[in-house]
Amino acid sequence: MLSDVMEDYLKAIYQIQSTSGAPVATSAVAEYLGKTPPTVTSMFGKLEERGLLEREKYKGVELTEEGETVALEVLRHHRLLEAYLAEHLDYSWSEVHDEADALEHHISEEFERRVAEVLGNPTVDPHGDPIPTADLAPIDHEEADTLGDHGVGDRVVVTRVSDREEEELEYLENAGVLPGTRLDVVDVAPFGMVTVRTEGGDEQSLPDSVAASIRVRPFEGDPAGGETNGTGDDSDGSNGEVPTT
Amino acid sequence: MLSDVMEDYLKAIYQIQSTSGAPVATSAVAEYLGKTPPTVTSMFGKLEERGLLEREKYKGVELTEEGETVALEVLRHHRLLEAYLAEHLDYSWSEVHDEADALEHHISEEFERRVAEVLGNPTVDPHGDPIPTADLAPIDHEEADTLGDHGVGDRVVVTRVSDREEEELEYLENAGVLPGTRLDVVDVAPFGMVTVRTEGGDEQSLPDSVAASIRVRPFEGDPAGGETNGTGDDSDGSNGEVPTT
DNA sequence: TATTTCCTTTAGATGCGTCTAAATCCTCGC
DNA sequence: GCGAGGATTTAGACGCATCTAAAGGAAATA
Repeated sequence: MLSDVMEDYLKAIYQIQSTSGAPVATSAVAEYLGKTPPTVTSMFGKLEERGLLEREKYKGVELTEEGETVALEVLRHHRLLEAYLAEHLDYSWSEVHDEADALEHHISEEFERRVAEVLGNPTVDPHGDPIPTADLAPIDHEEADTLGDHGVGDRVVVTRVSDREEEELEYLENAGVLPGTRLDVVDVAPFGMVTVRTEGGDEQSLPDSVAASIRVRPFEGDPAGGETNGTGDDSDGSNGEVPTT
Repeated sequence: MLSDVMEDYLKAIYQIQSTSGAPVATSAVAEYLGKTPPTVTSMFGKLEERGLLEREKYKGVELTEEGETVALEVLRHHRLLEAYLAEHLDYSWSEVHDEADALEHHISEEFERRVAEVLGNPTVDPHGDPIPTADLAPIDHEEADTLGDHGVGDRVVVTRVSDREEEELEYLENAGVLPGTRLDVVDVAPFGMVTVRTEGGDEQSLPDSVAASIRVRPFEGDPAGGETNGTGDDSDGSNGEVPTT
Protein backbone atom coordinates (compact mmCIF):
# COMPACT_ATOMS: atom_id res chain seq x y z
CA MET A 1 0.00 0.00 0.00
CA LEU A 2 2.78 2.45 0.91
CA SER A 3 5.71 2.87 -1.44
CA ASP A 4 9.29 2.32 -0.36
CA VAL A 5 9.86 6.01 -0.77
CA MET A 6 7.01 6.90 1.55
CA GLU A 7 8.42 4.53 4.15
CA ASP A 8 11.76 6.26 3.82
CA TYR A 9 10.18 9.62 4.49
CA LEU A 10 8.33 8.32 7.53
CA LYS A 11 11.48 6.76 8.88
CA ALA A 12 13.42 9.97 8.33
CA ILE A 13 10.78 12.09 10.03
CA TYR A 14 10.71 9.68 12.93
CA GLN A 15 14.46 9.79 13.37
CA ILE A 16 14.63 13.55 13.23
CA GLN A 17 11.65 13.86 15.56
CA SER A 18 13.40 11.53 18.00
CA THR A 19 16.56 13.58 18.21
CA SER A 20 15.50 17.14 17.55
CA GLY A 21 11.94 17.14 18.80
CA ALA A 22 8.49 17.71 17.47
CA PRO A 23 7.75 19.82 14.40
CA VAL A 24 10.12 18.51 11.77
CA ALA A 25 11.17 21.04 9.13
CA THR A 26 10.96 20.46 5.41
CA SER A 27 14.62 21.30 5.01
CA ALA A 28 15.66 18.83 7.72
CA VAL A 29 14.00 15.98 5.89
CA ALA A 30 15.34 17.20 2.56
CA GLU A 31 18.88 17.17 3.86
CA TYR A 32 18.46 13.84 5.63
CA LEU A 33 17.21 12.13 2.51
CA GLY A 34 19.19 14.03 -0.09
CA LYS A 35 16.12 15.47 -1.80
CA THR A 36 15.19 19.05 -2.65
CA PRO A 37 12.74 20.93 -0.40
CA PRO A 38 9.95 21.11 -3.02
CA THR A 39 10.12 17.35 -3.38
CA VAL A 40 9.72 16.99 0.35
CA THR A 41 6.82 19.43 0.49
CA SER A 42 5.07 17.44 -2.19
CA MET A 43 5.56 14.19 -0.34
CA PHE A 44 4.39 15.78 2.91
CA GLY A 45 1.13 16.50 1.12
CA LYS A 46 0.65 12.89 0.12
CA LEU A 47 1.50 11.57 3.54
CA GLU A 48 -0.88 14.03 5.14
CA GLU A 49 -3.70 12.90 2.85
CA ARG A 50 -3.12 9.38 4.05
CA GLY A 51 -3.29 10.39 7.67
CA LEU A 52 0.33 9.51 8.40
CA LEU A 53 1.36 12.96 9.53
CA GLU A 54 -0.01 16.33 10.49
CA ARG A 55 1.14 19.49 8.90
CA GLU A 56 1.07 23.11 9.85
CA LYS A 57 2.00 25.16 6.86
CA TYR A 58 5.41 26.78 6.99
CA LYS A 59 5.92 25.20 10.41
CA GLY A 60 6.75 21.57 9.84
CA VAL A 61 5.24 18.13 10.33
CA GLU A 62 4.64 15.63 13.07
CA LEU A 63 3.85 11.93 12.64
CA THR A 64 0.43 10.65 13.61
CA GLU A 65 0.21 7.47 15.63
CA GLU A 66 -0.30 5.55 12.42
CA GLY A 67 2.69 7.20 10.77
CA GLU A 68 4.83 6.41 13.78
CA THR A 69 3.78 2.79 13.65
CA VAL A 70 4.90 2.54 10.06
CA ALA A 71 8.22 4.14 10.96
CA LEU A 72 8.69 1.69 13.82
CA GLU A 73 7.98 -1.23 11.54
CA VAL A 74 10.62 -0.09 9.07
CA LEU A 75 13.05 0.58 11.89
CA ARG A 76 12.42 -2.87 13.31
CA HIS A 77 13.23 -4.38 9.95
CA HIS A 78 16.33 -2.28 9.64
CA ARG A 79 17.75 -3.10 13.03
CA LEU A 80 16.89 -6.76 12.95
CA LEU A 81 18.66 -6.96 9.62
CA GLU A 82 21.69 -5.18 11.02
CA ALA A 83 21.84 -7.60 13.90
CA TYR A 84 21.38 -10.59 11.62
CA LEU A 85 24.01 -9.50 9.12
CA ALA A 86 26.54 -8.95 11.87
CA GLU A 87 25.80 -12.16 13.68
CA HIS A 88 25.20 -14.65 10.88
CA LEU A 89 26.82 -13.28 7.75
CA ASP A 90 30.01 -11.95 9.25
CA TYR A 91 29.35 -8.32 8.40
CA SER A 92 31.42 -5.85 10.32
CA TRP A 93 29.74 -3.37 12.55
CA SER A 94 30.28 -0.54 10.10
CA GLU A 95 29.05 -2.38 7.03
CA VAL A 96 25.60 -3.40 8.15
CA HIS A 97 23.78 -0.12 7.69
CA ASP A 98 23.72 0.18 3.91
CA GLU A 99 22.73 -3.41 3.35
CA ALA A 100 19.92 -3.11 5.89
CA ASP A 101 18.73 0.06 4.21
CA ALA A 102 18.47 -1.74 0.91
CA LEU A 103 16.55 -4.69 2.32
CA GLU A 104 14.34 -3.18 4.98
CA HIS A 105 11.44 -2.43 2.64
CA HIS A 106 11.43 -5.79 0.97
CA ILE A 107 11.37 -8.43 3.64
CA SER A 108 8.09 -10.13 4.50
CA GLU A 109 6.53 -10.35 7.94
CA GLU A 110 7.49 -13.99 7.86
CA PHE A 111 11.11 -13.10 7.26
CA GLU A 112 10.99 -10.60 10.09
CA ARG A 113 9.60 -13.25 12.45
CA ARG A 114 12.18 -15.85 11.53
CA VAL A 115 15.12 -13.51 11.77
CA ALA A 116 13.94 -12.31 15.18
CA GLU A 117 13.58 -15.88 16.32
CA VAL A 118 16.99 -17.02 15.08
CA LEU A 119 18.53 -14.05 16.89
CA GLY A 120 16.61 -14.76 20.08
CA ASN A 121 14.51 -11.59 19.91
CA PRO A 122 17.28 -9.08 20.44
CA THR A 123 16.42 -5.67 21.85
CA VAL A 124 19.33 -3.72 20.44
CA ASP A 125 21.20 -3.77 17.14
CA PRO A 126 24.99 -3.81 16.71
CA HIS A 127 25.19 -0.05 17.16
CA GLY A 128 23.31 -0.27 20.42
CA ASP A 129 20.14 1.20 18.92
CA PRO A 130 16.95 -0.27 20.38
CA ILE A 131 14.96 -2.59 18.12
CA PRO A 132 11.22 -1.81 18.19
CA THR A 133 9.24 -4.72 19.58
CA ALA A 134 7.04 -6.89 17.38
CA ASP A 135 3.93 -5.06 18.57
CA LEU A 136 5.53 -1.76 17.50
CA ALA A 137 4.94 -0.11 20.84
CA PRO A 138 6.25 3.47 20.98
CA ILE A 139 9.79 3.83 22.18
CA ASP A 140 10.64 6.03 25.08
CA HIS A 141 13.22 8.59 24.03
CA GLU A 142 15.14 9.52 27.13
CA GLU A 143 18.25 11.55 26.81
CA ALA A 144 21.39 9.62 27.60
CA ASP A 145 24.85 10.88 28.45
CA THR A 146 27.31 11.13 25.63
CA LEU A 147 31.04 10.78 25.85
CA GLY A 148 31.25 14.53 25.31
CA ASP A 149 29.43 15.14 28.59
CA HIS A 150 32.20 13.56 30.61
CA GLY A 151 35.40 14.86 32.06
CA VAL A 152 38.87 13.62 32.91
CA GLY A 153 38.85 10.62 35.23
CA ASP A 154 35.36 9.47 34.34
CA ARG A 155 34.95 5.80 33.59
CA VAL A 156 32.17 4.85 31.25
CA VAL A 157 30.80 2.05 29.12
CA VAL A 158 29.74 2.72 25.55
CA THR A 159 26.05 1.93 25.04
CA ARG A 160 25.32 3.27 21.58
CA VAL A 161 27.15 4.62 18.61
CA SER A 162 24.62 5.75 16.04
CA ASP A 163 25.91 7.51 13.04
CA ARG A 164 25.21 7.41 9.38
CA GLU A 165 28.81 7.99 8.36
CA GLU A 166 30.30 4.65 7.48
CA GLU A 167 33.84 5.98 7.60
CA GLU A 168 33.40 7.25 11.11
CA LEU A 169 32.04 3.91 12.23
CA GLU A 170 34.94 2.12 10.60
CA TYR A 171 37.35 4.35 12.42
CA LEU A 172 35.70 3.71 15.77
CA GLU A 173 35.57 0.02 15.09
CA ASN A 174 39.30 -0.06 14.47
CA ALA A 175 39.84 2.09 17.52
CA GLY A 176 37.98 -0.46 19.59
CA VAL A 177 35.13 1.86 20.51
CA LEU A 178 32.01 -0.26 20.29
CA PRO A 179 28.84 -0.78 22.30
CA GLY A 180 29.93 -2.55 25.46
CA THR A 181 33.45 -1.14 25.43
CA ARG A 182 34.74 0.39 28.65
CA LEU A 183 36.52 3.74 28.33
CA ASP A 184 38.49 5.93 30.71
CA VAL A 185 38.49 9.62 29.90
CA VAL A 186 42.13 10.70 30.21
CA ASP A 187 42.04 14.15 28.68
CA VAL A 188 39.67 16.84 27.52
CA ALA A 189 41.37 19.42 25.34
CA PRO A 190 39.96 22.96 25.25
CA PHE A 191 39.80 23.00 21.45
CA GLY A 192 37.21 20.25 21.14
CA MET A 193 38.95 16.93 21.57
CA VAL A 194 38.46 14.09 24.03
CA THR A 195 41.09 11.47 24.71
CA VAL A 196 40.12 8.10 26.14
CA ARG A 197 41.91 4.91 27.10
CA THR A 198 40.24 1.82 25.66
CA GLU A 199 40.15 -1.62 27.18
CA GLY A 200 43.24 -2.64 25.28
CA GLY A 201 45.14 0.20 26.97
CA ASP A 202 45.46 2.28 23.82
CA GLU A 203 44.67 5.95 23.88
CA GLN A 204 42.37 7.42 21.31
CA SER A 205 41.61 11.06 20.66
CA LEU A 206 38.23 11.94 19.26
CA PRO A 207 36.80 15.25 18.12
CA ASP A 208 33.83 16.59 20.04
CA SER A 209 31.47 15.93 17.14
CA VAL A 210 32.28 12.26 17.34
CA ALA A 211 32.25 12.17 21.13
CA ALA A 212 28.75 13.67 21.05
CA SER A 213 27.44 10.73 19.03
CA ILE A 214 28.78 8.14 21.45
CA ARG A 215 26.23 7.37 24.14
CA VAL A 216 27.64 6.06 27.41
CA ARG A 217 26.66 5.11 30.93
CA PRO A 218 28.83 5.33 34.05
CA PHE A 219 30.99 2.28 34.59
CA GLU A 220 30.62 0.42 37.85
CA GLY A 221 33.10 -2.37 38.42
CA ASP A 222 36.78 -3.26 38.31
CA PRO A 223 39.22 -0.56 37.27
CA ALA A 224 41.87 -1.85 34.83
CA GLY A 225 41.40 -2.82 31.18
CA GLY A 226 40.80 -6.50 30.45
CA GLU A 227 39.37 -8.35 27.45
CA THR A 228 35.67 -8.19 28.17
CA ASN A 229 33.77 -7.21 25.09
CA GLY A 230 33.38 -8.37 21.53
CA THR A 231 31.58 -7.02 18.48
CA GLY A 232 27.88 -7.07 18.96
CA ASP A 233 27.22 -10.00 21.24
CA ASP A 234 25.31 -8.01 23.79
CA SER A 235 22.19 -8.68 21.82
CA ASP A 236 19.86 -8.88 24.77
CA GLY A 237 20.05 -5.18 25.49
CA SER A 238 20.90 -5.41 29.16
CA ASN A 239 22.37 -1.94 28.94
CA GLY A 240 19.59 0.34 30.11
CA GLU A 241 19.49 2.12 26.82
CA VAL A 242 17.35 4.36 24.76
CA PRO A 243 16.18 5.32 21.30
CA THR A 244 17.17 7.77 18.67
CA THR A 245 18.46 6.60 15.33
CA MET B 1 21.91 1.55 -13.55
CA LEU B 2 19.13 -0.88 -14.47
CA SER B 3 15.82 -0.66 -12.67
CA ASP B 4 14.30 -3.57 -10.79
CA VAL B 5 11.61 -3.73 -13.41
CA MET B 6 14.13 -4.04 -16.23
CA GLU B 7 15.83 -6.84 -14.38
CA ASP B 8 12.51 -8.58 -14.05
CA TYR B 9 11.94 -8.37 -17.79
CA LEU B 10 15.40 -9.72 -18.56
CA LYS B 11 14.92 -12.57 -16.14
CA ALA B 12 11.52 -13.39 -17.63
CA ILE B 13 12.89 -13.34 -21.17
CA TYR B 14 15.76 -15.56 -20.10
CA GLN B 15 13.46 -18.08 -18.49
CA ILE B 16 11.13 -18.24 -21.46
CA GLN B 17 14.06 -18.41 -23.84
CA SER B 18 15.46 -21.31 -21.83
CA THR B 19 12.33 -23.41 -22.03
CA SER B 20 10.66 -22.43 -25.26
CA GLY B 21 13.61 -21.40 -27.37
CA ALA B 22 14.87 -18.35 -29.14
CA PRO B 23 12.64 -15.50 -30.30
CA VAL B 24 10.53 -14.67 -27.28
CA ALA B 25 7.08 -13.25 -28.04
CA THR B 26 5.71 -10.07 -26.55
CA SER B 27 2.65 -11.92 -25.36
CA ALA B 28 4.71 -14.60 -23.64
CA VAL B 29 6.51 -12.02 -21.55
CA ALA B 30 3.28 -10.15 -20.91
CA GLU B 31 1.64 -13.26 -19.55
CA TYR B 32 4.69 -14.30 -17.55
CA LEU B 33 4.93 -10.94 -15.81
CA GLY B 34 1.25 -10.07 -15.64
CA LYS B 35 1.59 -6.98 -17.82
CA THR B 36 -0.26 -5.91 -20.96
CA PRO B 37 1.37 -6.41 -24.37
CA PRO B 38 1.79 -2.67 -25.10
CA THR B 39 3.65 -2.28 -21.82
CA VAL B 40 5.97 -5.07 -22.82
CA THR B 41 6.55 -3.62 -26.27
CA SER B 42 7.48 -0.35 -24.70
CA MET B 43 9.96 -1.99 -22.35
CA PHE B 44 11.44 -4.03 -25.18
CA GLY B 45 12.25 -0.72 -26.84
CA LYS B 46 14.13 0.54 -23.81
CA LEU B 47 16.04 -2.68 -23.34
CA GLU B 48 16.99 -2.71 -26.99
CA GLU B 49 18.34 0.83 -26.77
CA ARG B 50 20.58 -0.31 -23.96
CA GLY B 51 21.90 -3.22 -25.95
CA LEU B 52 20.39 -5.85 -23.69
CA LEU B 53 18.29 -7.54 -26.34
CA GLU B 54 17.76 -7.68 -30.06
CA ARG B 55 14.40 -7.19 -31.59
CA GLU B 56 12.88 -8.09 -34.88
CA LYS B 57 9.62 -6.26 -35.20
CA TYR B 58 6.53 -8.39 -34.93
CA LYS B 59 8.76 -11.41 -34.39
CA GLY B 60 10.00 -11.26 -30.83
CA VAL B 61 13.19 -10.65 -28.92
CA GLU B 62 16.40 -12.43 -27.96
CA LEU B 63 18.81 -11.46 -25.22
CA THR B 64 22.26 -10.21 -26.14
CA GLU B 65 25.22 -11.59 -24.26
CA GLU B 66 25.05 -8.60 -21.97
CA GLY B 67 21.36 -9.07 -21.36
CA GLU B 68 21.90 -12.71 -20.57
CA THR B 69 24.60 -11.83 -18.09
CA VAL B 70 22.22 -9.55 -16.24
CA ALA B 71 19.58 -12.27 -16.21
CA LEU B 72 22.10 -14.76 -14.84
CA GLU B 73 23.10 -12.35 -12.11
CA VAL B 74 19.50 -11.94 -11.01
CA LEU B 75 18.92 -15.66 -11.21
CA ARG B 76 22.02 -16.29 -9.14
CA HIS B 77 20.71 -13.94 -6.49
CA HIS B 78 17.31 -15.58 -6.59
CA ARG B 79 18.53 -19.13 -6.25
CA LEU B 80 21.16 -18.40 -3.65
CA LEU B 81 18.47 -16.69 -1.62
CA GLU B 82 16.16 -19.66 -2.01
CA ALA B 83 18.88 -21.99 -0.82
CA TYR B 84 19.77 -19.72 2.06
CA LEU B 85 16.21 -19.26 3.23
CA ALA B 86 15.60 -22.99 3.20
CA GLU B 87 18.82 -23.87 4.92
CA HIS B 88 19.25 -21.13 7.48
CA LEU B 89 15.87 -19.58 8.11
CA ASP B 90 13.77 -22.69 8.15
CA TYR B 91 11.68 -21.81 5.12
CA SER B 92 9.86 -24.68 3.53
CA TRP B 93 10.64 -25.65 0.01
CA SER B 94 7.44 -24.09 -1.29
CA GLU B 95 7.79 -20.78 0.53
CA VAL B 96 11.18 -19.67 -0.68
CA HIS B 97 10.24 -18.39 -4.12
CA ASP B 98 8.26 -15.30 -3.24
CA GLU B 99 10.67 -14.10 -0.62
CA ALA B 100 13.59 -14.56 -3.02
CA ASP B 101 11.71 -12.64 -5.70
CA ALA B 102 11.28 -9.73 -3.35
CA LEU B 103 14.93 -9.63 -2.31
CA GLU B 104 16.83 -10.60 -5.44
CA HIS B 105 17.13 -7.05 -6.76
CA HIS B 106 18.24 -5.51 -3.51
CA ILE B 107 21.13 -7.54 -2.21
CA SER B 108 24.67 -6.29 -2.71
CA GLU B 109 27.51 -8.18 -4.32
CA GLU B 110 28.94 -8.49 -0.85
CA PHE B 111 25.77 -10.14 0.38
CA GLU B 112 25.81 -12.50 -2.57
CA ARG B 113 29.40 -13.50 -1.80
CA ARG B 114 28.76 -14.10 1.86
CA VAL B 115 25.63 -16.10 1.34
CA ALA B 116 27.38 -18.26 -1.25
CA GLU B 117 30.22 -18.80 1.15
CA VAL B 118 28.06 -19.71 4.11
CA LEU B 119 26.24 -22.21 1.91
CA GLY B 120 29.48 -23.67 0.58
CA ASN B 121 28.93 -22.48 -2.98
CA PRO B 122 25.95 -24.63 -3.83
CA THR B 123 25.25 -25.44 -7.47
CA VAL B 124 21.53 -26.05 -7.22
CA ASP B 125 18.72 -24.43 -5.26
CA PRO B 126 16.05 -26.26 -3.23
CA HIS B 127 13.97 -26.90 -6.35
CA GLY B 128 16.93 -28.48 -8.08
CA ASP B 129 17.41 -25.51 -10.37
CA PRO B 130 21.05 -24.77 -11.16
CA ILE B 131 22.58 -21.69 -9.58
CA PRO B 132 24.61 -19.61 -12.06
CA THR B 133 28.27 -19.49 -11.08
CA ALA B 134 29.85 -16.33 -9.72
CA ASP B 135 31.43 -15.59 -13.11
CA LEU B 136 27.95 -15.76 -14.69
CA ALA B 137 29.04 -18.23 -17.33
CA PRO B 138 26.19 -19.26 -19.65
CA ILE B 139 24.26 -22.31 -18.55
CA ASP B 140 23.92 -25.26 -20.84
CA HIS B 141 20.24 -26.00 -21.34
CA GLU B 142 19.98 -29.67 -22.11
CA GLU B 143 16.63 -31.28 -22.12
CA ALA B 144 16.08 -33.67 -19.25
CA ASP B 145 13.51 -36.42 -18.85
CA THR B 146 10.37 -35.54 -17.01
CA LEU B 147 8.25 -37.86 -14.94
CA GLY B 148 5.69 -37.73 -17.74
CA ASP B 149 8.16 -39.36 -20.14
CA HIS B 150 8.27 -42.53 -18.09
CA GLY B 151 6.17 -45.67 -18.04
CA VAL B 152 5.05 -48.30 -15.58
CA GLY B 153 7.92 -50.03 -13.84
CA ASP B 154 10.43 -47.22 -14.33
CA ARG B 155 12.42 -46.20 -11.31
CA VAL B 156 13.61 -42.66 -11.19
CA VAL B 157 15.06 -40.00 -8.93
CA VAL B 158 13.60 -36.50 -8.91
CA THR B 159 16.20 -33.94 -9.92
CA ARG B 160 14.19 -30.75 -10.33
CA VAL B 161 10.75 -29.45 -9.62
CA SER B 162 10.49 -25.95 -11.02
CA ASP B 163 7.17 -24.33 -10.90
CA ARG B 164 5.84 -20.95 -10.07
CA GLU B 165 2.65 -22.21 -8.49
CA GLU B 166 3.17 -22.21 -4.76
CA GLU B 167 0.16 -24.43 -4.16
CA GLU B 168 1.45 -27.09 -6.47
CA LEU B 169 4.80 -27.03 -4.73
CA GLU B 170 3.13 -27.31 -1.37
CA TYR B 171 1.17 -30.30 -2.55
CA LEU B 172 4.28 -32.03 -3.84
CA GLU B 173 6.17 -31.25 -0.68
CA ASN B 174 3.45 -32.88 1.39
CA ALA B 175 3.36 -35.79 -1.02
CA GLY B 176 7.08 -36.28 -0.46
CA VAL B 177 8.06 -35.49 -4.04
CA LEU B 178 11.20 -33.39 -3.77
CA PRO B 179 14.55 -33.17 -5.50
CA GLY B 180 16.44 -36.29 -4.48
CA THR B 181 13.32 -38.39 -3.90
CA ARG B 182 13.22 -41.83 -5.49
CA LEU B 183 9.99 -42.74 -7.27
CA ASP B 184 8.62 -45.92 -8.82
CA VAL B 185 6.09 -45.42 -11.58
CA VAL B 186 3.27 -47.81 -10.77
CA ASP B 187 0.56 -46.70 -13.17
CA VAL B 188 -0.01 -44.49 -16.18
CA ALA B 189 -3.68 -43.82 -16.78
CA PRO B 190 -4.85 -43.07 -20.33
CA PHE B 191 -6.65 -39.91 -19.29
CA GLY B 192 -3.55 -38.04 -18.25
CA MET B 193 -2.55 -39.24 -14.83
CA VAL B 194 0.63 -40.82 -13.49
CA THR B 195 0.76 -42.78 -10.25
CA VAL B 196 4.04 -43.21 -8.40
CA ARG B 197 5.18 -44.89 -5.22
CA THR B 198 7.32 -42.62 -3.06
CA GLU B 199 10.12 -43.65 -0.76
CA GLY B 200 7.76 -43.87 2.16
CA GLY B 201 5.73 -46.47 0.28
CA ASP B 202 2.75 -44.16 -0.32
CA GLU B 203 1.20 -43.95 -3.73
CA GLN B 204 0.57 -40.56 -5.29
CA SER B 205 -1.35 -39.79 -8.43
CA LEU B 206 -0.35 -36.71 -10.38
CA PRO B 207 -1.91 -35.12 -13.46
CA ASP B 208 0.24 -35.00 -16.58
CA SER B 209 0.69 -31.27 -16.33
CA VAL B 210 2.38 -31.73 -12.98
CA ALA B 211 4.33 -34.79 -14.07
CA ALA B 212 5.71 -32.78 -16.98
CA SER B 213 7.25 -30.24 -14.62
CA ILE B 214 9.07 -32.86 -12.58
CA ARG B 215 12.51 -33.52 -14.01
CA VAL B 216 13.97 -36.96 -13.24
CA ARG B 217 16.89 -39.22 -14.00
CA PRO B 218 16.90 -43.01 -14.06
CA PHE B 219 17.53 -44.57 -10.67
CA GLU B 220 20.47 -46.90 -10.30
CA GLY B 221 20.75 -48.67 -6.97
CA ASP B 222 18.84 -50.66 -4.41
CA PRO B 223 15.18 -51.35 -5.09
CA ALA B 224 13.02 -50.87 -1.98
CA GLY B 225 12.08 -47.58 -0.30
CA GLY B 226 14.26 -46.47 2.63
CA GLU B 227 14.76 -43.14 4.33
CA THR B 228 17.38 -41.56 2.17
CA ASN B 229 16.42 -38.06 1.37
CA GLY B 230 15.60 -34.87 3.21
CA THR B 231 14.46 -31.43 2.15
CA GLY B 232 17.18 -29.62 0.29
CA ASP B 233 20.41 -30.97 1.62
CA ASP B 234 21.73 -32.05 -1.73
CA SER B 235 23.15 -28.59 -2.17
CA ASP B 236 26.28 -29.67 -4.00
CA GLY B 237 24.46 -30.53 -7.15
CA SER B 238 25.84 -34.00 -7.69
CA ASN B 239 22.79 -34.84 -9.76
CA GLY B 240 23.86 -34.27 -13.35
CA GLU B 241 21.24 -31.64 -13.86
CA VAL B 242 20.28 -28.85 -16.13
CA PRO B 243 18.73 -25.38 -16.46
CA THR B 244 15.36 -23.93 -17.13
CA THR B 245 13.57 -21.95 -14.50
C1' DT C 1 9.12 49.11 12.38
C1' DA C 2 10.93 48.15 8.08
C1' DT C 3 13.73 45.44 5.47
C1' DT C 4 16.46 41.78 4.39
C1' DT C 5 17.29 37.02 4.46
C1' DC C 6 16.10 32.47 4.72
C1' DC C 7 12.77 28.91 4.44
C1' DT C 8 8.70 26.96 2.37
C1' DT C 9 5.44 26.38 -0.98
C1' DT C 10 3.42 26.75 -5.74
C1' DA C 11 3.93 26.12 -10.69
C1' DG C 12 5.35 23.61 -14.28
C1' DA C 13 8.25 20.08 -16.51
C1' DT C 14 10.57 15.44 -16.88
C1' DG C 15 11.31 10.30 -16.97
C1' DC C 16 9.52 5.88 -15.72
C1' DG C 17 6.30 2.23 -15.92
C1' DT C 18 1.89 1.39 -16.71
C1' DC C 19 -2.72 1.34 -18.98
C1' DT C 20 -6.70 1.49 -22.87
C1' DA C 21 -8.02 2.27 -27.53
C1' DA C 22 -6.93 2.13 -32.09
C1' DA C 23 -4.07 1.08 -35.99
C1' DT C 24 -1.03 -2.19 -38.22
C1' DC C 25 1.10 -6.44 -39.46
C1' DC C 26 1.50 -11.53 -39.93
C1' DT C 27 -0.26 -16.07 -40.89
C1' DC C 28 -3.26 -19.74 -41.64
C1' DG C 29 -7.13 -21.64 -43.89
C1' DC C 30 -9.87 -21.71 -47.61
C1' DG D 1 -3.90 -15.56 -53.20
C1' DC D 2 -7.07 -13.44 -50.24
C1' DG D 3 -9.29 -12.61 -46.13
C1' DA D 4 -10.15 -13.31 -41.13
C1' DG D 5 -8.40 -13.58 -36.81
C1' DG D 6 -4.87 -12.99 -33.72
C1' DA D 7 -0.66 -10.83 -32.32
C1' DT D 8 1.98 -6.56 -32.18
C1' DT D 9 2.81 -1.96 -32.23
C1' DT D 10 1.53 3.07 -32.10
C1' DA D 11 -0.94 6.84 -29.87
C1' DG D 12 -2.25 9.04 -26.04
C1' DA D 13 -3.01 9.32 -21.15
C1' DC D 14 -2.07 8.73 -16.10
C1' DG D 15 0.22 8.51 -11.41
C1' DC D 16 4.51 8.70 -9.01
C1' DA D 17 8.70 10.84 -7.50
C1' DT D 18 11.61 13.97 -8.76
C1' DC D 19 13.60 18.46 -10.40
C1' DT D 20 14.22 23.89 -11.37
C1' DA D 21 12.42 28.43 -11.26
C1' DA D 22 9.65 31.60 -9.20
C1' DA D 23 6.49 33.29 -5.72
C1' DG D 24 5.12 33.72 -1.02
C1' DG D 25 5.63 33.72 4.18
C1' DA D 26 8.31 34.11 8.65
C1' DA D 27 11.76 35.79 11.41
C1' DA D 28 15.85 38.33 12.56
C1' DT D 29 18.35 42.62 12.18
C1' DA D 30 19.08 47.09 11.74
